[in-house]
Amino acid sequence: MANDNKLTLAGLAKLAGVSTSTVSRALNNNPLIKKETRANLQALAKEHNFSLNRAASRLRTQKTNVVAVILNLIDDTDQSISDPFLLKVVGDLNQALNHHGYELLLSNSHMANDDWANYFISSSRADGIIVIGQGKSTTQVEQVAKSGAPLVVWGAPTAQSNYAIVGSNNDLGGYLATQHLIAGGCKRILFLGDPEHAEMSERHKGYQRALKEANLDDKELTLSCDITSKVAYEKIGEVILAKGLFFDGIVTISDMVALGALKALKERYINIPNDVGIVGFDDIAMAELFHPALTTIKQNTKLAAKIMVEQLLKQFNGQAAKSVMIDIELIKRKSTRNS
Amino acid sequence: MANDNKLTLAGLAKLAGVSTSTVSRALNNNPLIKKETRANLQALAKEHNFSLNRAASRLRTQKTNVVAVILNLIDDTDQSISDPFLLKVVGDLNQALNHHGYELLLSNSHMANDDWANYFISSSRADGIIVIGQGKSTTQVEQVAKSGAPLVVWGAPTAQSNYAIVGSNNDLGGYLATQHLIAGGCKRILFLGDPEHAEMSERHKGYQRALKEANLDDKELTLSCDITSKVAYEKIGEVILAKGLFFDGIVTISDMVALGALKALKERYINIPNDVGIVGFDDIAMAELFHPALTTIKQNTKLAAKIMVEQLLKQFNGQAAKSVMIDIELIKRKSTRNS
DNA sequence: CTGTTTTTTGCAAACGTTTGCATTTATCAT
DNA sequence: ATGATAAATGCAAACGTTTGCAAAAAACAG
Repeated sequence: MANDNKLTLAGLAKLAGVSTSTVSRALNNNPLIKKETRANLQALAKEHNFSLNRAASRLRTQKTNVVAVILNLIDDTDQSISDPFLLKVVGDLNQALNHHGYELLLSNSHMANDDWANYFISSSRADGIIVIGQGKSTTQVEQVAKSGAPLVVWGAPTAQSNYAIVGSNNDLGGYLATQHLIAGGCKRILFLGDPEHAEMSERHKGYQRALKEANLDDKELTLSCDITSKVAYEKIGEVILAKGLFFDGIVTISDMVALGALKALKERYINIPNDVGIVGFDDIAMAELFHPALTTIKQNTKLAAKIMVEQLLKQFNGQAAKSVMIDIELIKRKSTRNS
Repeated sequence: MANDNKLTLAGLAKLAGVSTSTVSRALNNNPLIKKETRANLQALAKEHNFSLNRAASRLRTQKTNVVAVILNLIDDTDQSISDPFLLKVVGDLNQALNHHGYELLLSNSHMANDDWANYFISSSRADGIIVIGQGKSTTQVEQVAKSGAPLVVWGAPTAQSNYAIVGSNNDLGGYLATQHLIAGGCKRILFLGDPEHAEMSERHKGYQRALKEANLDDKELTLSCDITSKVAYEKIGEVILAKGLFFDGIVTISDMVALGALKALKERYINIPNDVGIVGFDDIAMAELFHPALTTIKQNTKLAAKIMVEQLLKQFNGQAAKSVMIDIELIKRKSTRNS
């Protein structure tokens, strides 16, 4: 009763008058223990606010039940971490992980600047790694993969790689976005984003394909731009200043970029969608609250998270994981003319 | 050489021809070990890609160097987790924690639905807890505090509590926002948000105070509304439909809510800021990209994160932590008339 | 050199679980 | 009843660190 030092398995066992093995098994719901005994011990544990020491069990079982999620930011401007899409992905991952009894250790790419596999896996901090974003250089990720650490990355699933990549059908996304603008009558469509980046490059291919099909490929207009609203805003401003309004549609690589572009256009009293149509990417929650409501390519993050976790769990079980591509969907709203 | 099972401290010690104690101390940079020996052993460890097993050291030292960050969502609509402000706070916390050698274990309030202190602290999953948001009921948080677990919460620092709360000067925020609208000529100012909620309630007080000072307190207009853009959009729509445009200014409790309101107004061709001025709260990155750029009350999340971590560390050292209030700042942009 | 102090290292006992194996207890067929 | 099988429990050895204390080695004073 007056025992104020932390209760342990052994202590609880003594209280119950059984061995530690029995308590351990009972709390882990091991059917080796009689159902009744199990129930009793679990009740006793609850009554005494006992909870297993995870450090000890992790040491013993060599399993942490933790997954490290690394935000592999392209650059660490404050902007880029503020994209709501990221939070959505992290939130969905957290839920999917919890559902399987795992917890989420959050990191960014600057942590553990040397070797992720060693830092997280060998050190027994986590059982596996999920990397969000391929970044521009893939060396760090490849190093992890080579080390054999369980790994899944969110990115362009079409990319050649020795690790599992889960991501949207970016090519189709770029294609549908462009096609939709063309159907609405756009003739000179700008691609706003950075085609150097794996995911964006796929979208750019889709964009090109749609142009070609409409015999507009001589009108290809690509404006390279970072992944933030602010840069998009500035770029559009600059380009209009330099060349006037020489386009009537924009395909962007994220809703945030679209927001920046939108602002630049509205400031010049350019009518959307009539003068310029614009399509976003992601379908973040606020996309429909932009003014005008943003037509966009929806990425199914919930499904993506589920699949990423499944692919990771596979690796825990010694099975091979594979890249998987997730369907996207064109959400038509008010920033484009409907065909 | 052909030793392919995981390298351990003992293994490394054998390789180096010293005892495990020496290696352990060397890797932890313990000055008890000769400088030269330390350097040698560290080099050897790096060479063999050795990293300490954290499960073991956590067990031994009874310290995890992990902090659990709990997103205490008011309700778990997909919306409310998508507020970029949240991600900003989490990101800043992560950085502040890393800076002190801690890692961030992310959770939401639905995880560990019973007893946070037990789940995270007694189980040795984390050394401390940071809760983001007080929610509407504070019982869960109070339970943690009562258990004596190291705890800091982000919320309204003025609230009476037995735990440390870090948060903005919400009262002043509400006051400045309202005063600014008044200075710009607004006479009938709406408060848009949920005054039931601790932080918002402070802001509401500031709003009332400013009205009173301008002898406008007979014109108090409070519109209760959830913390999401969508709900704000709908509420403003409803209220205008019902009563017409009976206000000329809005003080909102977040930029996201302001975004929703903005859209509802713009759809009715109400000019901002001339017909209605609007002030947000938070200053999320995209606030200046709204159209018109949003006047708002900036919360200094970076500083807040730093302070929260400091207050938590204090508790690790057995010192008492205290609530601290953080300065806010009015950022004037285009959604209000300047005085 | 010898005795004393200081610096550097090693021994061995924890930390709190889990689990293979042995053992006890209960169940059952004969 | 008795032996044989099945069900339930206990013993004790890990898991890989850290650290108080003892011991060895080095430095130093006389």
